[in-house]
Amino acid sequence: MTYSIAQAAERSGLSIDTLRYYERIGLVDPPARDSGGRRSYSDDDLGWLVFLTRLRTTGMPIRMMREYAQLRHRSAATAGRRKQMLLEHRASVRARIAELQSCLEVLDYKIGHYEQIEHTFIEGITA
Amino acid sequence: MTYSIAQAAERSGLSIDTLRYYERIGLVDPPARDSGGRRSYSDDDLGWLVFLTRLRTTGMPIRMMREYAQLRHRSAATAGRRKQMLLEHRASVRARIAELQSCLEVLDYKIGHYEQIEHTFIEGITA
DNA sequence: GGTTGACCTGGAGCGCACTCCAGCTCCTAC
DNA sequence: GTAGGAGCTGGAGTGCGCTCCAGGTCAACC
Repeated sequence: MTYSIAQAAERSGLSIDTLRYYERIGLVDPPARDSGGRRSYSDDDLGWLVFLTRLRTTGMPIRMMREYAQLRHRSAATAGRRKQMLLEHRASVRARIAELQSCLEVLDYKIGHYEQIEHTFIEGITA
Repeated sequence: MTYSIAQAAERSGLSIDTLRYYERIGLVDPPARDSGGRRSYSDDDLGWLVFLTRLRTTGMPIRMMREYAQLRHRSAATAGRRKQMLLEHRASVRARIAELQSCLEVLDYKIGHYEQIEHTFIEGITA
């Protein structure tokens, strides 16, 4: 299967502009072109795009994604390095989740506070 | 207790520049000034700053924090609105955590893939 | 009374990750 | 054969959240 840039955008969840931007900055390899010079994405291309969106969603900076992308080119020899990057990134995602969870507690506390205010208010009316 | 801007920065985890920036854009009320015209933060000011850092850490955009900050000025009457904002924000933080967790699974899968490569490589040597 | 260091102001600059634009080409359908 | 729509390129613009800077004030210490 091949995909036009519009189809690749739809399936990856990135915009057309973002796809071209990622190509410009070396995050994705230039895809094949059709007879009219238009980009033609393969399933492999799409898989990579989808994986990139996962990395992006988890807050990996573009320069790190690019580093990872470039290691991919020197295939097997860099597998250790790439694995290491993913391990470190996974640790940072876990830390981020923990951080969010601790902030959630503060939100719970604050919301509880507002509920108490409401409660007091209702008591004041019904008393 | 009162705090110089440097002390407030240290205790809130924000930079001095960020404190002044937050004041400029209306995220924090202008604190009291000492005889020399320097900012003098109260414990209340500090509590608000710390809460702001929680909102920021959880990704609340500044314009929303500002809205919340401004509702605070019209005290009790806006408690419902503020609670609503926190409820919505809590939902978005929970969604974000879920999103990160689902990306973690992808990372686990990829890392597992690299481990399999290593394993195969070692088998190839020892066989 | 001179130096130092913290703090002040208004405004400019920055890094990130896009996003948009003008002006062009190419294919398709009428 | 022409109108419309998708896609192309290089480059400029945007929004966010700071961060930095120049030039000045003020209090304290030697």
